[in-house]
Parts: sequence; C-alpha cells; structure tokens
Amino acid sequence: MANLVQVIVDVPTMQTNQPYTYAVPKQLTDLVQPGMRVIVPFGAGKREVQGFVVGVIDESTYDGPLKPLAAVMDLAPVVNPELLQLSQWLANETYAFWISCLYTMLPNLLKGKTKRWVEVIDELSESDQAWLFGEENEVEFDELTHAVDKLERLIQLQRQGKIRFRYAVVDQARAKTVTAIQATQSFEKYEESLAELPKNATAQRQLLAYLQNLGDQVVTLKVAQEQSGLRPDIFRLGEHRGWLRKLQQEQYRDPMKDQAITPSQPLALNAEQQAAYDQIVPDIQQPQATVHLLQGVTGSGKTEVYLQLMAATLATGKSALLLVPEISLTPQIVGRVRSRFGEQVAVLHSGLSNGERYDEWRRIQAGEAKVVVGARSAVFAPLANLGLIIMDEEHESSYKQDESPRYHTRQVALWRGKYHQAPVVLGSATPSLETRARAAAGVYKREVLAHRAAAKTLPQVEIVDMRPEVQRRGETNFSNQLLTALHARLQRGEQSILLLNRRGFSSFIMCRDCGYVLKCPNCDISLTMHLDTHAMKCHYCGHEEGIPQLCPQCQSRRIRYYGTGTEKVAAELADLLPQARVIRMDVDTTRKKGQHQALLDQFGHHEADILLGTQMIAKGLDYPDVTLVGVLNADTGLDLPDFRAGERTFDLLTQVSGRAGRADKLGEVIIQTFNPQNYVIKLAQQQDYERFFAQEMQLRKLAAYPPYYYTVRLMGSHPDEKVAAKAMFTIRQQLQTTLAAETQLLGPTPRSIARLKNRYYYQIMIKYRADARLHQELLTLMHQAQQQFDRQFQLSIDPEPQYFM
DNA sequence: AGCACGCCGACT
DNA sequence: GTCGGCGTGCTC
Repeated sequence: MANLVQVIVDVPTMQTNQPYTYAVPKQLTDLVQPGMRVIVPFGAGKREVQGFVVGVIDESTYDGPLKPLAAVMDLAPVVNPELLQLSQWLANETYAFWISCLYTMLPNLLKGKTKRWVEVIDELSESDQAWLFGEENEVEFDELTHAVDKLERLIQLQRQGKIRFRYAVVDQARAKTVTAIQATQSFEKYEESLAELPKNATAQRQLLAYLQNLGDQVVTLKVAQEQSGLRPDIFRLGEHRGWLRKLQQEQYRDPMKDQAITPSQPLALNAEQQAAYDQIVPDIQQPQATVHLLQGVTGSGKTEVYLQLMAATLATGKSALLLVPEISLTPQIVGRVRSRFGEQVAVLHSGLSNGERYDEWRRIQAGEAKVVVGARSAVFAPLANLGLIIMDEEHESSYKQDESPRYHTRQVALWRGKYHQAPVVLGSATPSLETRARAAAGVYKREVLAHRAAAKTLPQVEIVDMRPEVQRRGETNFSNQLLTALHARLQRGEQSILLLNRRGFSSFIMCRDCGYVLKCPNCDISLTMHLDTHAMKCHYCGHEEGIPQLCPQCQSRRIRYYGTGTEKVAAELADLLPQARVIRMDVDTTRKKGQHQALLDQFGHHEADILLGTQMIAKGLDYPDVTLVGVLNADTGLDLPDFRAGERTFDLLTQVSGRAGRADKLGEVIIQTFNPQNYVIKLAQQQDYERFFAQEMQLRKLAAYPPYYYTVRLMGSHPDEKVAAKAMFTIRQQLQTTLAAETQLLGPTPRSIARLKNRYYYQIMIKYRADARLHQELLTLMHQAQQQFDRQFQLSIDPEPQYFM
C-alpha cells in the first residue's frame, strides 16, 4: 500500500538531485510502484514535471506539507529493481544526476515532453481574445513563440493577472497499433446469418465463410483482406452487423523486417577455440560472476566462441547480452547473431529511430527477446535473468560515454554480471592495459587465441622511414615504396586501403628532418600548440614555452605544425595516380545516414581501386580483393598529448594490418612513419601485443598512469576565462588539504580548445592509488561548487577519462 | 530549469 | 514614488 512515494524529478541540477516525497491520491495507492514514471507538481506556479518513483514509504522524512502526485504515467514499472539500483550506483560513481542516469538507461521516447500552455484566467477584451486565443481559453505556447507581437501582449496580460502559464508533461511513448479483427459469433450463428442473406450478396457470404473458419484467431485487417480477397468496406459492414469486432493491436516496428534470416549451425571449433569455450562455459552452467579476458588475434574466430557461449546460456534458460562498438555493429555481425538465434534477438544501435528503439526495448522488457546485440547503451537492456555478458573489442574508447553520465560500458557490465551471478567475457586482440593487467594479476581469467582460424597467413608488414623521402622529394604523403605498391595493385586489378591517421590533425609540432617532437620536460607528453596565445603548453602540468623556430635537436628550420586531411591527400593521390579510382571516407563524406555503408558497398563491388579514409575504415572490414594496406602517417596518433596514444596507435596498426590478405591472396602492409625506431611501431609490425604490453606497462609505472594509478579529471568552465581559472585554482587548493599523500594533482591547465561555445575550460587531473576520502570529497565538491562560485560556473567530473585533450 | 523574493537604478 | 533589472534561494 503506497501512501507516500519518493520521486526523482526531471530537474537536472545538483540541488534537486535527491528524492522528493509526494502524497499518493487514494485511487492510485494500489497502482503506483517503484520504477514507474509519474507526473508531479514542482515549485511555485502551475508547473508539472516528470519524475521516477524510486521508493515507497509510510512516513515522510520531510517536515513540510506534501503535494500529491498529479498522475502515474505507466501501468507497469519501466525501470525494474535491478536497473533502479544500478541507476543510483551509477549516479554516485560518475558524479552525475540520478535523473540523467535513469534517462540514459531508457529509450528516448520515455522522456516526457514538457509543453507550455497559456491559459485565460480573467476576461479579456474581445480583440485580445480573438487575436490570441480565438474561441479557446488556452493555446500552446510553442505555437506563439515566433510571433513577437503576440508574445509582447501576452507578457503584458500576464502582468495584469489575466493569463497564466501552465506546464504539462506529455508522454511521447506510443506503441504503433494496427487494426485487427476477430470473429464474434459461433459457427452455428454464422450459419444462421448466412441463411438469412439474399443469394446475390456474394461478398457478405464470403465474409461469413471466412469468419467461420477464423475461430478465436485475431488477424490484422490487412492479412484478413489478403486471405479472403475481400475489400475493406465489407469488413466495415460486418462490424456494423455485429459479425466481427475490430480491435487495435500493438505492433513492433521491426528494423530488420526486410532482412531474411537464414538459419545457421554452430561451426566446429578449432582446438584453441574449444579450449577457451571449455574454460568459460562452466561459469555459465554453474553461475559464477567471473570475468574472462578472451584475447584473440584478428581473425582467430572470437565471434564463433561468443555465439556458442550464448547458445549455452540460452540452454540454461537465461538471456545473453553481446556488446560491440558502434562502428563494428555492422549488418555482418548482426546477421550472424540473428541467423544463429532467430527471432529472439533484439538489436540496439544508433541507426534506429526512436520508435524502433522503443519497440526493441519493449520486446526485451517483455521477455520476448532473450539475446541482445548492441552498442554502448545496450548495456542497460532490461534483460531479466541475465546469464552472460560479452563485450567485444573491450578496449574501444567508444565504450566510454563522453557526456554525463560519463560511464564506461565495462564498468556497468561488471556490475550487472555481479548482480546476476553471470560471467562477463571481455574480448579483444589488443586488450586495454587495465584489463590485461587485471588478467595478469589473476583478477580476471584469461583465454588466448593465438592463431588465425582459417589458416590465413599474416600479411607482411613493412615500415617506411619518411624522413629521407621528404628530404628527397619534398612535402608528400606518399613514399616511393607505397606508390610502387599501389601501382602494382592497379595493374593487377586488386584493391588497396589507405589509412590516414587524422587524430593527429591537431596541434603538435614535429621536425620533418629528424622526427623530433617537442615534449614537456616534466611529463614526457607532447606539448600542444596554442595559436591564440602563441605558446606550447603541456596539458598535464601546465608547463609553457614559446613556439620554436628551429628544431632543438637538429637545428632544422623544417619544424612545423603537423597534420593533414583526407581531402589534401586525395588531391595528391589524384596527381600521382590519375588513373586510380578513389573513394574518400571520413566524417565529411559519411555524415548522412547510410552513406557509410553505401561507400563500403561501392568499394566491395569493386567500383574503386583505393579506399582512403580515417579510423573508421580500420575496423572489421573484410574484402577479399584488398591486398595492400597503407598507413600514411602512423605517428600522428602517437605524438598526441595523451598517455594512451601508444595504446591506441598499436591497436589501430594491428587492426588495419589485419585487413590485408584475408583470403587466398598474400597481403602487404606498408606503415609510413617519421619514427621508425619507436617501440609502438616496431611491435605493431611484429604483431606482438604481449611485448607491447610489457613495455607500455613499464612506462605507465614510471609516469604513474593507469593501470598503476586511477585518474579523475575535473573540468570547470565559465564565459569569463579569469573566473574559470580562479575557480579551478580555488578547487585545487581545497582538494590539496584533504588528499592522501600519494595522490597527485596536476593543473589547472587550460584545455587545448580553450574556448568552446563561448566558455573557457580549465582542467585538473587527479592521479591516485588508494584514497579513501577522495570520492566523498568530489561528491561534496560537486554540491558546493554551485553555491561557492559564480552561477555560470560549471564543473564536471570525469572518472577515468579516455582522452586528455 | 523556472519562479518568487528582494534590493538598487531610471523613468511616468 | 514605481517599474523592472538580475543576483539569490528554493522547489516535496
């Protein structure tokens, strides 16, 4: 019996980030449950907001008078107890508003729209009434916002107390319905009706015969028309005569309806795959909340292991969740899962419309989908009875959400695994250092697939030193070696992929003669060029120096801003190889929905010889005719001011090398670099993840970075740069007094894009190992920052940030 | 976020 | 004197 409820209201501010108590009107006491959406009055004036019931209590903890719920929006909870608990944990863990976490877990359509209405409360002059309201006594405010003259008059009338604003929440969640019919009478009754009909009423006779055969079935009107060959008007007539009943049936919008499912059988596992499977499957059958790292080289057949583990999970009557990065959520992988598990698969990805997403979510909620494949936010899929969570390419940085709540999918997956006593499998060819280190420490189990599944040979990887090339031929993105190789492919009618590592397009300085990159003397991280202030700055410690004219190492004048775009490269390519047909792929050419796939299809159909693109082409593509992969500028990612630069570059080079020669033809990979001696490049050439891991760990240890230390970034912003800086210095000082001895504070430093949307950003990095008080300190800081500083000052806290620029 | 309350400048 | 600017505090 719910007398009072605790509600999290949809007002995302720190001051309202707590449950509010509401009285439950008598007629709703049996209905309202935790996890349901409600509409509540909030604040002065006629204002309503949406909220979530997070608790049912008997006695109020709040002294003041309680307002009653205005309405309950759901008949059943939209957030089950598990996810309710998760949302609270997540808010605390990521320093986010509880309400934001709740919305993050749900399809967009469940976020009610706040509509404003203008309501007449006192008699208006006839002209005002007619001009503003017509016959009505209220109008929707949004319809007036463009008419400035009306707006002005309304404000005047409001002052006179003749009108007022009213806010209401409108639920956007609509199930798509379709008309269906059902027979209402018995076979014999229809027989009687039939006898009464005139002989020439053939259509009606056919209808009656059709209904007689229908029994209890409910058939959509469309299907009924097709089956009976009758027109819609006959069905209308039948309804009038009481022969049939029309009803509205809910229908799921099926994003896959056009794609046929061809069932597939499990493939035979090779010895390595089988061994990995055998290690993991007991934890599914006798449920254990273990974590497994499945470390398999590209092409080793991880997916087949996933599919068979999922099948084993379904066999125990439980459900399974497969998480993949958005970029590799291609029709291929979805197709494989669907062909194995059929209709019980739900797919969640960014390409779905709100309606489709809502419907897939409802299928999961209703228990109709037992297998979910999806990107980041699918980790919140309301699967009951979870028996297995798989996270493919677990090292991908897109698993971390870069807006509030700044959660990492892995962190949520591990939480849910624990909650359900279900194993979590983290798959990757190049695991994140955090994960690999935990496996080394025995916290995670580790299974290795060291060989390619289908006896494919690894391509030959060559490194080309660009320094002599550029000395000899001037500015160019193409070495002789690469040009020769491209030429050969053109003549043989084979295809090539060229990767432009454009993440380096930003702002660091490198010497074109010796490859020297200007680094911070304190941090061993590249300095970032700030053109606005004409300075080189370190984003970690704040070190600053002038922009050099000469290379400090070799005194060359050819030290410059480094970076290049696909457009420029495409132009150069057209110049060097005019006969080649080139497809350019980057954010500019793939902005429109479906364009990405269209370009890939074109390439797949051999309508081009060369695919030139950024990161997005590095992953998961598999074209049999591609025998050459060229990486134009391997270093640009490497020299970013980010301690994960090496890890990302290694991953990128490994992935892209896996693209060449996957079928019967031998592949060749050419990596162009100004740093041929760099360990990342060399180890990527040898495809030796384990040695890379060992070496990188040493560096991380020396510099006190993850996984040896945890990191948190505080980002403060304000329209006035001075205010932002001052507030962040104050925060640093406050924190300093309470931190553990080992904890390090770096900054505040301005962000490389110091001004964004007319706000200035300053950041503080915190590195810590064990600091019992830090979390609480940060939560407190989040609260008091609102009061302590200018109202326009905004503070965000990002635990374990993925990028440092 | 939206609203009331309250304290200072410039107008009927 | 009052209208209205926006800084501050509060919303069950």
